[in-house]
Amino acid sequence: MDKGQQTRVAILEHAGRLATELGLEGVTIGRLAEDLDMSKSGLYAHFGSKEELQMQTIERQRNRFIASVVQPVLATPGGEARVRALFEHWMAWRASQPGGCFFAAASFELDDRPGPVRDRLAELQREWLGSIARIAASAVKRGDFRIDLDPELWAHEYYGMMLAYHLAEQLLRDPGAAPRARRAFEALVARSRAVPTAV
Amino acid sequence: MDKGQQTRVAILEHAGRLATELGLEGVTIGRLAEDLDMSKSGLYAHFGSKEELQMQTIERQRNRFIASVVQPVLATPGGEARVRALFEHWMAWRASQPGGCFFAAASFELDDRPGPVRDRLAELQREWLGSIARIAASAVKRGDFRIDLDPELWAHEYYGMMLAYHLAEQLLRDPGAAPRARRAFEALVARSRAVPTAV
DNA sequence: ACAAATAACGAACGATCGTGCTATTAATTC
DNA sequence: GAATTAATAGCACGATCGTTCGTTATTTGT
Repeated sequence: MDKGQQTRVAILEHAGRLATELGLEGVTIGRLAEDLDMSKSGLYAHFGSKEELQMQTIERQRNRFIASVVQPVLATPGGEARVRALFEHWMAWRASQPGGCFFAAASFELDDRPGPVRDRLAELQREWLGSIARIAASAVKRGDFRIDLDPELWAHEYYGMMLAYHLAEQLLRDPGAAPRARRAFEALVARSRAVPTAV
Repeated sequence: MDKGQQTRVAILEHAGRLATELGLEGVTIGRLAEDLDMSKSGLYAHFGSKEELQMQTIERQRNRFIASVVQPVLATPGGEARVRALFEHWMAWRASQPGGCFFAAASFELDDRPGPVRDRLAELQREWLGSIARIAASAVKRGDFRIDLDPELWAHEYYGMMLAYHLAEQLLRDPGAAPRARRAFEALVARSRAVPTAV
């Protein structure tokens, strides 16, 4: 990796971290340059526009997300085990950044500001919700979850639970947030299980 | 109401509306003044600081919320009926602003920015979660909901469902969002119900 | 080691940010 | 209707925003 790439990555990494706290719009060229001991213009030259910086910040976070959540989860055998892996890896993911999950924060921030950044975020969220649904479906197929379970509805419920947890942790700083999220998850899994068939 | 109060209210009303789309930080004095055909300084004099403007914007939205959600819901007889009123009035509330629920948007935006604004938002969210839990508890007391139902956990699940709906509607613009939210709500109510006791 | 390529800098731009002042105009009170 | 108070406008401030440009360092490939 040449010099250019490696500073670019350092910038994007820091931008991602800042964005979870200040919002994607709150990450300013001047602030980034100061934090990284660079000149504004030197930093700016890597992207050519703030929008491009935001786009690349998103792509960088996507890569991190794939590496630390998607891949490990898909490496877990399908069924309830994979559903559990989904929960555990996502919890670790959100703890890896000071402001929690990058995508949760950015999605709520930009949900009403038209443009390519919003479009990309929407695309990724759609993908992610689809992945969750497929993971639930794999548990149905395996016989772990009820045959009549609706994977899309399940994804909606699961995702909502995680968003409520985000708020309880980041805004309310509720020490009971994590345990409650675990209980909510366990309750969701429990009611999703197939009733054991008589032998 | 004298002239001062009535322009102040007009400012706060518009600030609230804008905040659901641009974020609370995105509502700028200049933008507000231009939209309302006022001078920046004239508008500014009503508040004395941007933080005070944000605080009063929050208070104004709180009043709107109490009038259009809390009061009608509490006027409904306790039990499942009140739980349903909660859902219906909240759906109407979020539809009343272009960017959806003001508090959902502001809470995610400011969850990592220390200060009195964040503190106030956290306080209101805590209150609101408490109210939801009490509404669920009223349904337990009435015998509509299971006796072993945990109202706090119920509030967490209900609130999460609403947040997932916010995202599906605002970010994804998914036409199926509202129906899915309804189905998720009905499923939540159904599994919360008391099993009918044999007579 | 040298030449070509690229990364970083410094200074400046117009715009806008929040925030002061001082005047002036409008609304309220007597 | 005059006197007083309150609301609004005008102008300017220092800071910061994203962005551009010309120049200087530094890395890279040969």
